[in-house]
Amino acid sequence: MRCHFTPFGLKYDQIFYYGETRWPQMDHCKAEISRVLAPLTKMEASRIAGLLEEPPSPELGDLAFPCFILAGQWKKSPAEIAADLGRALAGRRGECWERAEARGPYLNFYLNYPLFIRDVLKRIYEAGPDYGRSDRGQGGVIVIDYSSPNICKPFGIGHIRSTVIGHALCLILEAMGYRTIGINHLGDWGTQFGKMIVAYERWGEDEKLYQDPVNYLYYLYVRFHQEAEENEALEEEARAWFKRLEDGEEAAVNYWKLFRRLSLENYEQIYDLLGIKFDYYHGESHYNDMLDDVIRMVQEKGVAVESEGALIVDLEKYGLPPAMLRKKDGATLYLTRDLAAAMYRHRTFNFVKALYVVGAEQKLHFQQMVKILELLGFPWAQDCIHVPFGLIRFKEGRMSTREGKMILLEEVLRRAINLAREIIEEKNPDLADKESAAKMVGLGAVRFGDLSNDRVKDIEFDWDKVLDFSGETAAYIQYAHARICSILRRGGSALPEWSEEAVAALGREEEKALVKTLAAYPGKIEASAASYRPSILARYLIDVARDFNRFYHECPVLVDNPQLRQARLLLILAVRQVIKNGLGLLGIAAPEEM
RNA sequence: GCGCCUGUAGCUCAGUGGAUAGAGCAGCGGACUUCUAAUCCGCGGGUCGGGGGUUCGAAUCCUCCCAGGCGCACCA
Repeated sequence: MRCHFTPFGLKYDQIFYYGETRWPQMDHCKAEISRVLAPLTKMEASRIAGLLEEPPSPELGDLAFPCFILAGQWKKSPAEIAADLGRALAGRRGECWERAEARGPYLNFYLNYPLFIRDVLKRIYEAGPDYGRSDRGQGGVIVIDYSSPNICKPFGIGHIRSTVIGHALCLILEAMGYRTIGINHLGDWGTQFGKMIVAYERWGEDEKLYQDPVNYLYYLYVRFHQEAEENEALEEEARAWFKRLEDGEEAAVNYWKLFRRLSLENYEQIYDLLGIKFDYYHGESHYNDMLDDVIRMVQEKGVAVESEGALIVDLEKYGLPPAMLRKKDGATLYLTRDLAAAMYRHRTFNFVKALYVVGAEQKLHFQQMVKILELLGFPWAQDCIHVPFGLIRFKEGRMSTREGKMILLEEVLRRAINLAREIIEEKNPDLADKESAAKMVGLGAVRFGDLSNDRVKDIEFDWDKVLDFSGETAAYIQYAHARICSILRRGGSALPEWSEEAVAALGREEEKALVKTLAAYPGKIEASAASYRPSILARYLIDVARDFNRFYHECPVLVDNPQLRQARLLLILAVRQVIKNGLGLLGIAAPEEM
């Protein structure tokens, strides 16, 4: 069971690459400036390139060399050194930069914007949908275990995190040139089935089950826990039923199949709505016939020992609590199935990484899993990576499926779409396909709300926030996209042709800032992929939309001057491309009208 | 008790060693005969949980506290 409820884990320690941010045009400038500074500072050009940074505001230039590190050996203040270097470069310019100027302890370089704008826009124009994609992954396989809801429980808001984060990571890593395999590790095995069977045997009615399967199963699940409070025998009975299920007893298996099928049908409706397709629905039960091998292996390798009738792995040496692989009644555990799953995945897909997009409360579980794989001698153990996220909670406290304190994802999605529809009805009553736009905006809002914050943090569930379409939201980004589409529609029948002469007309502050932001896109994808944090990309898209909105208010596109008009059309075409590509990687649609 | 995560503006959060710590929301004030006002502009608002340390430089790294959250053998 991946996502019953809850939070926490690691932050930056699971990065598998985090090299220099690729920012082609900017990197080119850094290289050139480093070559200029190398003889003046007597430092290696590559070292200088690593020190160059972006100033906090545009008046301070575009790249800065901090002079602090030279202060010691030159026996001068950083400000004096900056001034010296500034004098040495007075009147000089390079291909990428047009001037250098000392400002306090920094030497600031100002970009040659005509060239920079031309290069960035041309690159986006030529790459189109591929802008930002790379082949860095070289087709390596990354298995992503995500969503993984629990059969017999409704798809709650708590499951949305794994679902949308996992899906976005699939898309982002694919853009980085990896081949991703999305696996839905359904919670379709375990003692909860014993509980469900007990509940159904005692209180279940077929009619009600078929009428509204998931909610009825949920009702039984909650009722079981209520009654179990008074009657401890129920838990024991449930364990016994689960054992019968593991032993393959027909009555138990038939219940299991029924519950599983009914739940899955419900989940698939939600996945369809969200546009998510898994490569495999390999739930926990998929590994049932591999468990004996796992048990045999840990015993043969002397990794596990018998203790009080159970089979455990002592991990004390590694600062971890013991891990149990088989209970005294002979039944296996979650961890046993995860070990089998990891081995199966490596055997089958030969992955370079296996990601587990699972709540942070399961950190210990994955630490134990990786350590046991290591003890078993699998060199790829360290490639199994838990990508944790915080829990969604109410103001009053945590959600609890078994106490019935939860919110249905379906309801959240429905309300978001309904509200989007109302707003469209009010703001754009003539829109042709309101339903489609409402879906894009409503679903985008829910997704973005989850993706835009750092995943390790808890999220407080608040209807007002979920149903907010202003400020830093998906709608803000989508609206910028729709506006651009609108201008392009009015600007002529065909899309603007590339023209270096026309683009030379760009140079206003709003235009420069916008182009600089667009240039950062490939680096943001890399950073998102490297730290498995879609929030980096999500936040970046807010920046793009904001820069576009500022431009939009200051710079009319459809002006009379044909060259400026074409230049701005090319600029917004590039903005549209970046927004569309970026939202696409978050699984969010970019409406042409809204 | 032990371990892990979090703590930044009234609220929700950006900010993974560099220049005056930034957004959104909420509040107040402006901008639609002009490419969609789901937008933009302005104003106010901070002991970056606290103390020590490392560093030319710390919200960021180390350490000790405090607060909240989550875990820690027969659940998943």
